[in-house]
Amino acid sequence: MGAITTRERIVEQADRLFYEQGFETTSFADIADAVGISRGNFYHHFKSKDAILDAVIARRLATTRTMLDAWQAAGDDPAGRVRCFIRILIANQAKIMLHGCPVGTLVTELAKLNHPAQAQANALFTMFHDWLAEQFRRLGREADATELAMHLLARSQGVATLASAFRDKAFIAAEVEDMCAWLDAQARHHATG
Amino acid sequence: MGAITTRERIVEQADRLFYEQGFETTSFADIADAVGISRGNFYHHFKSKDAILDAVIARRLATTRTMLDAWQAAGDDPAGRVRCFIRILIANQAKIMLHGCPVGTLVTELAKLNHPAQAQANALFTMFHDWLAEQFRRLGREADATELAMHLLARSQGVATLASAFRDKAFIAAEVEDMCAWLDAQARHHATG
DNA sequence: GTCTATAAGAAGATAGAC
DNA sequence: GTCTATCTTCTTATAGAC
Repeated sequence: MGAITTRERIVEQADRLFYEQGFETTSFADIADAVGISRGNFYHHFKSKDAILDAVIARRLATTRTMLDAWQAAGDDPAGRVRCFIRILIANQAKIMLHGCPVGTLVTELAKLNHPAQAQANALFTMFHDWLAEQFRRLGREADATELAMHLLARSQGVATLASAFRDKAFIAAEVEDMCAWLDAQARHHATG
Repeated sequence: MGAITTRERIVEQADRLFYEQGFETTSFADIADAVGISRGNFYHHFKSKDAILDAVIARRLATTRTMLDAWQAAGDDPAGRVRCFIRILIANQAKIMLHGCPVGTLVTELAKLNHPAQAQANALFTMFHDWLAEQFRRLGREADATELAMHLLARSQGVATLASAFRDKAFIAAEVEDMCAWLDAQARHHATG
């Protein structure tokens, strides 16, 4: 207990490399070098490259769940929680400008590969979506909570894609402001209408 | 003149396959099969895989230029032209749901590969951006034309990414409506304020 | 201009010693 | 649990005949 196993170190480094370089580009040799073990040792821990991908996605689902639960427990109102989501773009902006959104780029790559793990990766999107929809429901937007969640997810994705292409920090800041203003308008829409 | 050369057929099929499967996943064998020539014949036309990528990007830049010029010449007002852009999401929705946006997915993949052709691919984004900014300028939004262009580009990218992940036609339709409404509000913003 | 044959290297994956 | 050595397959790329 408590000691980091080799398996965990493999998943950790694979997670990072899949994000930075993409899944297909990252070879066993890359991961082995990063972890500091030999290629052969790999297959003691994972029977195939797809098995590592499964473990990476499971890890991302777990860390995402933890993050969403933390925002949920922070005691904010629903609008404040959604702002936590919007502000990931600021909190992670350095990485996003270099490698895009970890969820969006993985889902996009697996779609092109027509990879069996597509559905699993999409579950990352669904997890964010369902959490956001729940916040909008608590804001009184029961009727269109899922649409509002999709809308916000899409906007974040678009910002991440362009921020990565243009390496534009000011653009991220402006879009985050705009999304927060949109969020306030949605909350008002409930209060007044 | 007029006859389609082997070189042109290679670029055409490579363009399609890079979009459908991604650049790295597509091998010479894939392209050769699609064109109906042998692998060896390839190097008579292109000295490397990167050379094919360059030709594909050049082709996309040319077709994009042609499309934007056609919209420009169609005689619409600036807002109508921007609506042409927004509605690509509807016109190409079947392909977008399967493979995402051809520009966004290529730029994202080349960024992960840290590929030398990144700047060339980004020029596709810039071409759309500059054209959109010009339309917003004509709408009287000289002060923030580039920001509005970036905003609309980002929204389209986000819609394409999520549409591909969730294969959701109704979502595309709703977001296109929303973007058109946003566009009308921007035009009004000029007329009234 | 197109073909077959093949080189040279990297990838995922396995066998077996320690 | 970790290692070295090896296998097979796929990829880019080249050589040379037609």
